[in-house]
Amino acid sequence: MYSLAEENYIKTIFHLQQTKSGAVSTNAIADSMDTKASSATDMVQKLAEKKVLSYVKYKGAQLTEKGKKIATRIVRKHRLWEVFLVDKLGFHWDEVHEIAEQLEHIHSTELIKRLDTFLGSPAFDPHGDPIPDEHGNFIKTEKKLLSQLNKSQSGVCVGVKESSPEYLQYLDKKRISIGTKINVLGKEFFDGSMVIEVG
Amino acid sequence: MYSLAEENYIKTIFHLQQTKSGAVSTNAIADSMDTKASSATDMVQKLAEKKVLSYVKYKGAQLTEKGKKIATRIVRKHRLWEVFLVDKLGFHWDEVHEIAEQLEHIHSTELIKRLDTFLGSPAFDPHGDPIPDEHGNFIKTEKKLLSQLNKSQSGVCVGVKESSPEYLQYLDKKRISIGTKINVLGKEFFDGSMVIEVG
DNA sequence: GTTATTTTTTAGTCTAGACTAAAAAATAGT
DNA sequence: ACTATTTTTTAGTCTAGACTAAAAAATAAC
Repeated sequence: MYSLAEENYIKTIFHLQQTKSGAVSTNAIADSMDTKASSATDMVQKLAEKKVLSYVKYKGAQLTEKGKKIATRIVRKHRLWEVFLVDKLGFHWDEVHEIAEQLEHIHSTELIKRLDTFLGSPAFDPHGDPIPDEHGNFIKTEKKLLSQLNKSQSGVCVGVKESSPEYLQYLDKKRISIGTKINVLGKEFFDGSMVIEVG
Repeated sequence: MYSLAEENYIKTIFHLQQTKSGAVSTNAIADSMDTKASSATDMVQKLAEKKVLSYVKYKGAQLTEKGKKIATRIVRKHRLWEVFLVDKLGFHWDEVHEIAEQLEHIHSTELIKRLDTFLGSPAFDPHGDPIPDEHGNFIKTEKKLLSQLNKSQSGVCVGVKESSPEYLQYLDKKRISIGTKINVLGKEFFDGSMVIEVG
């Protein structure tokens, strides 16, 4: 069993190595966890002893298979709980992260199994991120920003890059949410502004 | 905000002063928390400084109104989550305590408000214990053991004293659960064994 | 009402996880 | 290639919460 602090480090390292390839630096870890590099170094060394990750001094850390398994289990829990909060309790998709951040640390495999069934084994969370299955496998979605599309291309909204309440309310007004299809009808070259068709 | 350890002490003291009247001793706290008296003393002194309880050396601790409020909020969360686990996820009533023990520490008033609504604002948990409302008020149920009833008296099952899986399975077989009405048809004097009518 | 026993507290240690400041390694600038 | 700068690690401290052992208070025994 891993402590709350350990789980949070594992999760953070997992997310960091999704974006950047190679080992993640203790500084990067510290930055994204709002802590100091020295604390990250301590923890990384401890997790290396537990074989959760491999660590080379001055080079950085990389999760082992064991570490990745732990991480995906946490991510799975986080995202399933987010689905619960939005689908069952009626939260808006921008309100659930902090609560899921706590719920993801509840220990009980049976609970997650049952929660998954109760929710209908969803494949994506309310932000469009894929939910790993019980073995840790999940769909790698290729996400593009709407601004990267060109005229007469189209796509389906699978998530949002920014999640301020203001922005999400703006999207609501424009009738854009997860699953909404968007066609790019036109695009201005000088500022990239677009005319799009929603739905 | 209170730490996990603090919350657990507050909850334990609350439960102890429900059963016995007067101040609760640091030893009683330590016993029911599987820790040592010296640890309990430390924490009690800390909580006294925070005005969560009053503490007189060598006499014991008593929750203040503030402390009781914190305690009932935790109890409310615990019991609501138990209802969720049984009613929505299909757990058996003997499997939910350990998980609820973790869930009761999730911080979010909005979450509890919504969970309560989602569950239909239940008044009792799966063990028949009353769920405090958002102000901390709850029905004090007068519970009697079935063995304390006499011939031709009747009652409704509101909980179980023992909750071993074997016993609960035995009750299941006899079709006895929360809400089941029981009439005492006869009682033997020499061993107290009864003939009862179920439902 | 002393003495013996139990209960409770205090004093001092330990561990996890954070921190600061200093040292060491890696990278950049010329 | 040699400084200068940045990044990372080490060494030492701090706090929360646990622990053990010893001291002090309360209770029980006679």
